[in-house]
Amino acid sequence: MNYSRQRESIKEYLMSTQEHPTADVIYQHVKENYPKISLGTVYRNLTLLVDLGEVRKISTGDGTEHYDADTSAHSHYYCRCCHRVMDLEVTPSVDQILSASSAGLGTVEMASLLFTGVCKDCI
Amino acid sequence: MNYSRQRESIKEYLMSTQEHPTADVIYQHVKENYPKISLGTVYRNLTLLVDLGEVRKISTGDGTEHYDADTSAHSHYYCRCCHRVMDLEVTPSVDQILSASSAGLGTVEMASLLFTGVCKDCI
DNA sequence: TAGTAAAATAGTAATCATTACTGATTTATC
DNA sequence: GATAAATCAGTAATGATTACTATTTTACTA
Repeated sequence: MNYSRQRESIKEYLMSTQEHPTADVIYQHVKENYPKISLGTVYRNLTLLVDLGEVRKISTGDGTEHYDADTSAHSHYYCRCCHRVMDLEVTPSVDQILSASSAGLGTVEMASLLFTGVCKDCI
Repeated sequence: MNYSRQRESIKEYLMSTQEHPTADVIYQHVKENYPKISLGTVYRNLTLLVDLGEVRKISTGDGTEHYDADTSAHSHYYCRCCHRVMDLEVTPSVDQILSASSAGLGTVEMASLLFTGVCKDCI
């Protein structure tokens, strides 16, 4: 895999923000430094970064995926009102992961915990 | 809200299956009893049932949503290979939910735990 | 049991996120 | 600097989901 300025910029932006932006939001931001970048490039590199394990994809069911460069074990809180995703320090417990692993369904590569509700700004 | 045969049939099919079908799979099955049903009707009723809390929507990030009429507390295992969703008895712990509630982000209406990997049929 | 208004439907068109394609540009190597 | 592979920008295509509209069904009442 070759180096690419665009990919670097996408990752930098993701690491700099506490939000959990969608591909389009990432595109808007990276465009400030690379005005000619195309949305397809953003998608392609996000997929790459997710496959490399450097970025996490968060599926909330709101119609678009969210991305997070913080790959440490943590959970997310999703507001069904403003569609924002926030970090939570809660993590899937070792017991839960072990239990999922020993259920015999297959390998467990990722455990993801998502809480949904209405955030305090939206109440 | 009025009764509708189509909505009833969608719910019946969902309750009868152990799979976690997508809207299109539901459509294909319900069509056996209601050949004239339209995909839009399936989507509209799924949204309704989810809002009523009678059906759960499962977002795996595979490009389409999955649905589950079992609304009891349980988790899911997702095979990134065959894209099937399977049930797991593991549940978010009381501690995790309490911890999420007390984090002060907002209300917690739903806690969802998803394990991803490669199922034994795909290994 | 027919008459009526609200709710739901089938069918189709539109939207929007994401992916695929292509010819031009950039990166790594020699 | 020359070359091949990787990546890109731009655009077209795909596919899931939603919106729209004229028709049918449901619930209610005379």
